[in-house]
Amino acid sequence: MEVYFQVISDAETLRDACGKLSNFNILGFDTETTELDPFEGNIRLVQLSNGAETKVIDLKPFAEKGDLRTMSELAPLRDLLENPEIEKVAHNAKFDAKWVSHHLGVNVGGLFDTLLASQLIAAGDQDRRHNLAEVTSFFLGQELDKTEQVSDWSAAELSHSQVEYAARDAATMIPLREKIWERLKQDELDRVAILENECVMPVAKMEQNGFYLDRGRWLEQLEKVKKIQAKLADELQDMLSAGVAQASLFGRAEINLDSQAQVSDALKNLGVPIPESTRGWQLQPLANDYPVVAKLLEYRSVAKGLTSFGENILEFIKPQTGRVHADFRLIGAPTGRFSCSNPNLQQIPHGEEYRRAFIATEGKKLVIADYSQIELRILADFSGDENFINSFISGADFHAATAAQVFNVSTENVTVDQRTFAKRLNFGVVYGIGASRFAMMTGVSQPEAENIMRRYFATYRKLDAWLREAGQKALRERISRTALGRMYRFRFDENDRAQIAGARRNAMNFPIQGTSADILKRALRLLHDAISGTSAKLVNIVHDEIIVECDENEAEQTAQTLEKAMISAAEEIVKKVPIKVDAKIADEWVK
DNA sequence: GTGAAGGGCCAC
DNA sequence: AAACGTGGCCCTTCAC
Repeated sequence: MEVYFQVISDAETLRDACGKLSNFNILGFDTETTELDPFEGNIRLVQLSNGAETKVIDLKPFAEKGDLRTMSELAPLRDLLENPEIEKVAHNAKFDAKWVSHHLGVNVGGLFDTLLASQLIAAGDQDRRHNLAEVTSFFLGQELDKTEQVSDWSAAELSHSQVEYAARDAATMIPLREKIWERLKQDELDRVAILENECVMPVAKMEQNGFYLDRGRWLEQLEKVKKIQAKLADELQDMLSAGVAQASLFGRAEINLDSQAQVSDALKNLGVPIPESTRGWQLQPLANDYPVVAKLLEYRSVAKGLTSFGENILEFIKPQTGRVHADFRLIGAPTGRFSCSNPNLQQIPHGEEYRRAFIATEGKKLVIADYSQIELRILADFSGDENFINSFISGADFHAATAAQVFNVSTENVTVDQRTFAKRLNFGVVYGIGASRFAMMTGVSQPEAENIMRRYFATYRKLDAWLREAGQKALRERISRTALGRMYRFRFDENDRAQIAGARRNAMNFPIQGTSADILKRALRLLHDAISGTSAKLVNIVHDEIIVECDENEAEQTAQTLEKAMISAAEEIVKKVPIKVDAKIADEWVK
């Protein structure tokens, strides 16, 4: 593919070029950078293309003259990028948005991301890859050479090949966008595409903001856990080696406590009837009868805390900011949930000993808000089950309220066991729980579990009907959708009962989990707009929770703004069930 | 040495 | 007969 491009390295040419480009309402947009992390490297090129003509702006000569963030020579470029009326089409737009925000001080307006669009269209097909080369090949049938992607973008003089590559990537965005929009509309994914694209900038900013992690507090906590782990390891070692023959001859036979194989063998030697797997939920029922099993589970939990959430996380603290800047993937799961890595701030243990190390900095406060039972409210709304809806309206204690209905007693007379059953079912029902798993969790017999589940679904008949229909529909139509039209395509072998059962469970879960993700993303956008111009900054999101850091004196206002954004977002979708958001102001990330 | 797979466990 | 959905990270094991 021939690309017509112009390299720009002076202010006057830049002004002319930006003037010309501003006559177009859709531009391909790309950047080339010397590193992958804006804190570590420089932005070398910004490419903008109307498809026919591509401007490759070399920022090196500008950077040599002063600060790119304030330089007046770059004002035309900043205006163009900021203008929300001019759509900027980029692949993995969050990346470019972050770099431009960090180095040029610009919040890019009107982003459209071909990566997210490609993910939406793939509808959960795990075999599809979404890098630009694959996406271009899939939608345009063109092969894109990406060899220059990792070339040296800090060179004094860029090669013709490098610049041409840079231009081509931006130019490709225009035909790609055409094809992709065609598909989005055809698949009725336009609403969810807009939702996703509107979240790119808020998430880019959140990654830039980072979350302050107090090194000292974290280490302090680790020391405590290390002592506990050492003690547990010692005790467990003793208990396990009791079943090993060599123990008496050579002292204690040390086994690797982190090796499933060795631990399994040792348990067998002790006569523990271990299940196929030694996973926690399978071992749990044995914990009462076998103290060694209880000890193992305790050890594993502590060990997990030390390894996954040990010193490693401190490596992620950026020296420039003292904060952790994790990577969020906007469509981390087919359901639309975010995923997070380096580090995964969505799986920090709930125990406050870990979370209290995440704090607001001097003079700031954290505002922490989460949806109360959002997935169950969505399920209640979808199913229209009056009884289920009523338990949200009436009960302060939702699980007690459902227990009262299911067991036909007054709320005051609900027993601890009844409430536990109701709670487990309330959580499990969203995942398509079965009687055996329910029995395992609660410790009742299988027939008893079946009996309780029958009572539950007899109480909530419409809920039962909705779940059944969701499963049937998925088998019939092979697709499922969320409230905003996010789609999942089912792939299963019709002759494989296990696959059919799996698809059915997926079909129950996808619309609920996915709609919850839709709502959170909508809230993120509303919040982003509402806090612009204030001290409030998004620092973390965990599926149904949003954490914002702001000046102390703006905390009350921010809490209200956050709560309002979250409630409004949910109320756009959930009409029959009240929405509850718990918001609090704190110094530490604790509930 | 390195990378993938399997098993396990953390979050929601 | 199978048995609860979505992720990421850590460890061990095993193949190259």
